[in-house]
Amino acid sequence: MVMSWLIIAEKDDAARRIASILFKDFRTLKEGKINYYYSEKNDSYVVGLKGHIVELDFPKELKNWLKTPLNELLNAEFVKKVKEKTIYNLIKKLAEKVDRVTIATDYDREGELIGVEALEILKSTNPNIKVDRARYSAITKEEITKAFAKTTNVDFNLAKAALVRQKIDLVWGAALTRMISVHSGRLGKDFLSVGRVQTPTLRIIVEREEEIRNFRPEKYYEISAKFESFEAKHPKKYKERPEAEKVFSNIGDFGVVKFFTRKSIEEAKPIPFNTTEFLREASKFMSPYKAMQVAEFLYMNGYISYPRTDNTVYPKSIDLLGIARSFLNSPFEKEAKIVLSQEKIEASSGKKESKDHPPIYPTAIATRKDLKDDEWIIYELVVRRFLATLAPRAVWDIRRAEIDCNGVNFIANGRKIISAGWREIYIYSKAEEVELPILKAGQKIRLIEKKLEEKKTKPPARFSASALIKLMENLGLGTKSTRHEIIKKLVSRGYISGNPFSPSETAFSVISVLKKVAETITLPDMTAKLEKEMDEVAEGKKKEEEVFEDSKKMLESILSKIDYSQLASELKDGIKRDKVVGKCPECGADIVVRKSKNKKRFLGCTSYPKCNFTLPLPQKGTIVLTKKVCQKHAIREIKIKDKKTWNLGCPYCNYIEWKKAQNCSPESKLNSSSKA
DNA sequence: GCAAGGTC
Repeated sequence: MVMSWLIIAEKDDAARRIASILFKDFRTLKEGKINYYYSEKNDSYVVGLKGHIVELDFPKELKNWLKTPLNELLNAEFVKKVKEKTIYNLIKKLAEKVDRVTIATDYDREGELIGVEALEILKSTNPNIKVDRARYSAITKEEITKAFAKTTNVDFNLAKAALVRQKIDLVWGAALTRMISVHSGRLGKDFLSVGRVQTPTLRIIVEREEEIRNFRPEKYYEISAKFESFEAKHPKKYKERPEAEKVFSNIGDFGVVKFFTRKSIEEAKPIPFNTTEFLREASKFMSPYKAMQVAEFLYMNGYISYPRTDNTVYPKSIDLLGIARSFLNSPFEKEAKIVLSQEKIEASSGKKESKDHPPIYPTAIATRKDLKDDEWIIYELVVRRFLATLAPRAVWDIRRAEIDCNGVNFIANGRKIISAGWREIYIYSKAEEVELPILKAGQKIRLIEKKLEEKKTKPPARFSASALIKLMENLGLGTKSTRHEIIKKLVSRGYISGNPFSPSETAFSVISVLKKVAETITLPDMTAKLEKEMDEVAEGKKKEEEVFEDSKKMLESILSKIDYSQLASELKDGIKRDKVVGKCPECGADIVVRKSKNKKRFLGCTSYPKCNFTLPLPQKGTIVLTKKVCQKHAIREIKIKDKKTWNLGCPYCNYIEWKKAQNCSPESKLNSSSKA
């Protein structure tokens, strides 16, 4: 008897490729906007999901944030909300037609749960359906054929490990999010969020800002010298000026070369792109969020491979040389030739090797006019990176000299590119050359100039988006698919802004409050512990229910100990500080954005009615208070975000300018402008 | 209107 068969993949792209490998005669069917694939000969369907098509939620009765006691969230029965109705209906319909289903979602923890979620839907329609699981680590003919020839069983423990993560994340996230939002009065679209990944990330940014605020620069002194055709540095730094001056005064008019070394060094080429490395480089052009959006587009249109990957080692199944050759007929002809001119072509590789997806590489040739500006930037980056991983190494001539100037030591370093190799292809990091001529030991050289400079130690740097993503990865926070979204979330909550990021006053108070009442949620350890417990659930050493109950108990105990009035006042303090635009020039109280009776906004003094100081504001667009403070008026500069963002600058300066313009007659205005 | 994780 021929059985009719349904294969469930994690996404459409995987579904289509599986269909094309297993079924020569497959054709594409449509259900709304969803593609799926059918082989008549085998009476088989392949459907791609969109990751999780259902999500956990609380029942309707608990939707109201103000009316629901937090404890009720902990003991709620979760409901499963369908996110992808079309796919849900499609697989339900197919469940009636088939008698066997093979779960072929990604071979990882979330993939197992995504498969089980689909399976539950199928079984609710067709309880007798036969089930098996195909596990593959790359969508190649060999891997897929092998996986489907020898299917295994669904690993329900592995799926439960992912499920317990969902439950814990939702309960902790929702309870603490509601707690701080309700008690700070930040409701509706302005709510303040808390989560296992976002909060530790925010804490890192806040604590870095504290370090910067507490930083006291220290003076130190550096001595350098200029010789005939190069510069050199005295290796020691001095804390006291007299000490530095004493050394400085000893420097003679001539130096004697103590030794000179020279060697050629091969500089390793860049490693294949995984998501983190890709976002790091793309951040030279756009935000990680935007870069992922563009990469997603390029992937969906066949230009690059799957952009969500941890892997930095090319699998053997990819025809690297074939791809490189294909670029001979492209805008990257020159670069491809550099790669192909080598006797032996070897690909670089990184330390992280995972079997989920290959590193990001180009899968089709595009020309400039095929793509929009942002798309081309990302495509070019991926192509150049790919070719660079196959290119020759760069070779540098490294020189070093030590020079004695009447007992004062100087070091000079020089570097020059002998052969650019991959650097000719991968143009995103500049190779800086430093001049140093060939010297001989014992050689006497004339000193042209000597310098004693006072310098100051610098505070630690704020985090850029790419530095933050890298740090999150090192701390085990988030995944390749979520890190950029978490960062965007922090921005949209008003917790962080700018580039590099600095936290708002609200962020300071949220972190301070949470450190006191629920420190667990502010630390990466929570994720580490959860990972360990998920492993135990997956291995069958612990029950999912037990892990969830333990976690709930911990949260319950946290919630029972909170002093809500203390918490509320600290949160409100922070929120208030964010609203302060500056100091009133007339009475010194705070200036804030206020609204008049006829709903017009303006800047006003908080000591009104004692003080009547006001400044006008534009009535259109969103007001963004920047961190920049006007030196003259001690008022923060303002940006207006409408369709475009424009800089208003200091509202007081702006007002004075405007008034000046009002007082000028058109004639005198003309005169003054003709002078300029 | 909550999280984080998939995917679009």
